[in-house]
Amino acid sequence: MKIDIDTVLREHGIQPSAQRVAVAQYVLNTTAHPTAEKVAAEVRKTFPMISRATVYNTLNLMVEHGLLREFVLDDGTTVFDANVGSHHHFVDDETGRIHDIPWDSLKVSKLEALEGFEVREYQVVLRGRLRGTSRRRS
Amino acid sequence: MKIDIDTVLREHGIQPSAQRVAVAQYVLNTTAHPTAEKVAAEVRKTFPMISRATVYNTLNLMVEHGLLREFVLDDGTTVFDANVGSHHHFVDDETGRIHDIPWDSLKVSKLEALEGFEVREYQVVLRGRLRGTSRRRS
DNA sequence: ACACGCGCAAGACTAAGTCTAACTTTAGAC
DNA sequence: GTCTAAAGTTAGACTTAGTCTTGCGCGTGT
Repeated sequence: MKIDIDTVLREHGIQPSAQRVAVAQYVLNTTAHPTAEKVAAEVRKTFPMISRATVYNTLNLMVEHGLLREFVLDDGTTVFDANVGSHHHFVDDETGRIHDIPWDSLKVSKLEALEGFEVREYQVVLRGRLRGTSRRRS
Repeated sequence: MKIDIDTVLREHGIQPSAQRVAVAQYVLNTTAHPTAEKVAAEVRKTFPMISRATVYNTLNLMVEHGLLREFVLDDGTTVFDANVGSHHHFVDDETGRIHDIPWDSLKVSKLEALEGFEVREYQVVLRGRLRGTSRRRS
C-alpha cells in the first residue's frame, strides 16, 4: 500500500526532505482530493511545525514533476489529485466531493470535427447526486 | 444587436437600476468571458462611480436569475458567460482565452452506464491551441 | 573542517471576493 | 406633490487562498 515515498520523490527528480516526505505520504495515499489547507492540516497532525509555504511549495513541486494533478472546482477551490492518469470527474452537488470517473466509462466523439482547435487534452466534468445516498452530511 | 436591457432584466425578475443596466449592457454583449474585475473596469469607462460591491452583487444576481453563467478556469479565475445554453468550453493554452463549443459538436456516450451517479449536467472542457494562429500575444 | 547552497520557517504581502454600516434613490400610499 | 419604507449603492473593513521575502540552519562535497 505505501511504497517508499523517498524513492518515488527521487525518481521524479525531487530531493526528499522530512517535510516533503510527510506531505507526499499523505497526498499520495488519499483519494479525497484535498485542498492545500487540508493537506497542511493533515500533515501537521504528525509534523506540527511544517509551515504553510512549505506545504504549498511541495505540492506545486509535485505538480510540476508530474506526481500530482491540480484541479479547480466550480466554486474556485483548488484540490490535488494523486491520480495522474487521464480520468473524468464527478462533483457531488450535495457535499462538493469529487469522484474520479475512469477514462473508459465515457466516450467523447466527434473531436476530430472541431475545425480550428488543436486539442491537447480534454476531460468531462459531471455534476449531480450520488444515487441511493441516504443524505450523509459532510 | 442590443435589445432593451431594462426589459431583459425585468423579465428575469431583476429590478433595473442605472448600475445594473450598465453591468448587464456590457456583460450580455460580449463573448469575451470577462472576470468580475474586467467587468468592473469596462463598466467604469462609462460609469466611473460604480463600486466593486455593486458589480459583484449584480453579476451574482444575474447568475441566480439565469441571465449569466459562471465558469471557473483551471487557474482558479472565475469568469462570466452570457451564453447560458448548454455548451462546452475550449481553453486556449497560450492566451488563456475561452471559446464556447456548440453543444452538438461533441457527443458524450455511455453516460447511462455510470452506476451510482445521478448526472444532472455535464460539460466537456478541452484544452489546446488554436490551429493556424500566428502567435498573437494577449 | 568549512563553506556553499538548498530547503525551511514566519510572517508580510497580494488578489479576489464578501460583508457591513451608513447613505441615497425609488416606488407606492396618501 | 410629499412622505416613508424598502431596495439599492457606496467605501472600506474583512476574509481567504496563495505567493514572496528574508534570514536561518543543516547536509554534503571536497
